[in-house]
Amino acid sequence: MSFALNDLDEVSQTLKLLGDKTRLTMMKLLEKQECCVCELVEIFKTSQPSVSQHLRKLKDAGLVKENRKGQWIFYSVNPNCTQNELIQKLIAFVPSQDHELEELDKKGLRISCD
Amino acid sequence: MSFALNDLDEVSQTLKLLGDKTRLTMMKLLEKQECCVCELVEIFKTSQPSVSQHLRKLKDAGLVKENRKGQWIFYSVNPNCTQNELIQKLIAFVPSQDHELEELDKKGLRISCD
DNA sequence: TCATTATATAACTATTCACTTATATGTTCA
DNA sequence: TGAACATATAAGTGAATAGTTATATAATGA
Repeated sequence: MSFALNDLDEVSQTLKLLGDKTRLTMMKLLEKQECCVCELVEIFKTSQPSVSQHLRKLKDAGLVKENRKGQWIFYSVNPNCTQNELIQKLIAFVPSQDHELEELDKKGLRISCD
Repeated sequence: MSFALNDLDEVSQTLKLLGDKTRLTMMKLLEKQECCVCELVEIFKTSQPSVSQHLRKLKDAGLVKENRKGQWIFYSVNPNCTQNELIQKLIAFVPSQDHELEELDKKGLRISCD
């Protein structure tokens, strides 16, 4: 769930959320395409609960949406987020994470449900 | 002093710094014009050490610069900051703080050294 | 020089935060 | 139905953070 905030609170809350390297990188990745939790665990070299907890914060703030496909849950940037304009501008300053996805492909760890 | 960081670290550090409502508002104010510590204490209705500590963080990151005038030290946004482009874009999303400065004027608490 | 004013710093405290481990929930498939 | 896999949640822990109080430093002016 997300809460109604005034502009100042909303902006500072968004910056606080994205002032974490993991979440900021996640947004850059998930802007380009959806990823499931286990892919993010591999990319960030961290535990599954850690990834889930970051995703929950992003989801509670309305920044990402989830899309279950069978046993996997794919996350992606929510284009209807009220903060979308700000977020687009922020993410533009984050270095591309394409290499991370290529790495996943190479290792054969990319999950596909198509 | 400010430290050399890669792009990702630099961006996330900046967002973390400005993910605080007080510091974010300070940047909005100090972008328009310089303010001294005692003015900011009045505006933010908080203690002098609290204001000084926020300013120090902003200064350590290179986001603001100081300018002593007699017993007062005036702070303003540092236009030579390496993160300047990002910061300009962020600040544009913060509501105007002009009313705060007008309030100061009304109360006769504006410090002027001209 | 001394009192006053402005600011910085230090030490402490309460809260927040990210991460870990353990466990629960949900889905698939044999 | 039950084992295996994917994800979420709960509880605990240590580090970071913002604020407080107390004190130090610095500038002014009588």
